[in-house]
Amino acid sequence: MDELESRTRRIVESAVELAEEGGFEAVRMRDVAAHAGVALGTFYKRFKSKEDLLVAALEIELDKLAKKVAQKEFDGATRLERVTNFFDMATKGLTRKPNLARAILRAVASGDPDLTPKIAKFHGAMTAYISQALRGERFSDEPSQDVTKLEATVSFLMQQVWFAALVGWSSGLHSRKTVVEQMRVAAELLLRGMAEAQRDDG
Amino acid sequence: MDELESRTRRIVESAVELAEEGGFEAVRMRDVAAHAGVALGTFYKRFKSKEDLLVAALEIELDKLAKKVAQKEFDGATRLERVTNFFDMATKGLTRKPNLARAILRAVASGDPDLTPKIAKFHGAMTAYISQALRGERFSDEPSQDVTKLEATVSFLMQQVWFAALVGWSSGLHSRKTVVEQMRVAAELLLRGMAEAQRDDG
DNA sequence: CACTAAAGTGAAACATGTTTCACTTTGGCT
DNA sequence: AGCCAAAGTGAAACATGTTTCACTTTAGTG
Repeated sequence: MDELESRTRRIVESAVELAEEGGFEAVRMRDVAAHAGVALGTFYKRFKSKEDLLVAALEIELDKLAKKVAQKEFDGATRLERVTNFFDMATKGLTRKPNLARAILRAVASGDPDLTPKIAKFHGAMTAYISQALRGERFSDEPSQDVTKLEATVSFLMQQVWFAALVGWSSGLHSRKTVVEQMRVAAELLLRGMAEAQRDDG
Repeated sequence: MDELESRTRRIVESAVELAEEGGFEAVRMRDVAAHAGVALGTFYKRFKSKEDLLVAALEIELDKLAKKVAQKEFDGATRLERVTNFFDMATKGLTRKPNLARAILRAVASGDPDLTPKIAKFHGAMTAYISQALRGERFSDEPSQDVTKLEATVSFLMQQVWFAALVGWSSGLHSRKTVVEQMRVAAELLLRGMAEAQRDDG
């Protein structure tokens, strides 16, 4: 996450506030610009679109998760416990600001190719965190050096399930609690499968 | 899937054509209405929004998948093979019209609560298909009666992974081939985990 | 056939994301 | 201080999703 120049940060923070109050539609570009004290043209020199802005907000939220996670003791005796705890924390953190979370999810799922690099970065960071939770390492921005292919695969799949579960939550298909529960079940099955695969192949 | 009244069907078909040509943005409501030969007001009496329209298009695409799937011999000796084949077919079917698929995915992920019922229906149908592939049953719109909780869970999780993979494909994060490959790996791990869970619990 | 309610129409109006452009301000350099 | 390029500004214009509404057509009924 780059050091954000003050004007840019103000814009993103304005978007976060407006999104938290009224969701995606409440993030009106004119309002964001006014709230941040910049002209509309200035906004569009820094961000390609509304979605771009909200993905920038995601980077900020990820930073917050990173800080929270870095402080916390990373507890759990088993891989399953650690991973489940991690998703519990991440899910609660995100859904604490539900309207913001929904707005960001919508932006992420918009499929705009311009956003792909930022989204890939986010995926990478999340996958790294999951791997660290798996292994019980202290969280860090530095990815572990010796993550096995299997661990990486499982982490990636868990992240996919998490994303889909959040989108479902976002549409009102299920509750926050259900998201956490889904992650626990997914982790159980994937970790069992992983253990078996290790036994066979390695 | 209800029998669609002719005007409504024409509207959805127009949307499908426009979406396939130029993606989400090319589905302009004025154009859709003109193409379908109805007034804009008529359109808005039948659909709540652009997203609503595209989710209706999803229902049509699902019907097509259903027909394709019902014809085909459902081959594969193992659960893994059958499930992998199913996702291969479903993914190819969807991504054959990439712009349409992207447009639909965007609508589905919009998080609009008005769409939740239709989306839930789609999820239900997909999960049922996956269960049938798992068990090697001939595909049918009627859900199997005796799907175990574990089978239902695994089917649901695979569907989540599929959705997330498609969104990633939609953003250009990975190719169609990668989506299919991801499904194979996810199925391998989940089915192994499932087999273990069965051994333990039942 | 005459009537009525429901459906459709057409056009305008509105809301908001995005672009454009001529002008102004700012920050660093000599 | 004076200058220049980059950044910012403000306002208008544009594109397109959505709403509204007065009028017309259509289909079913007595």
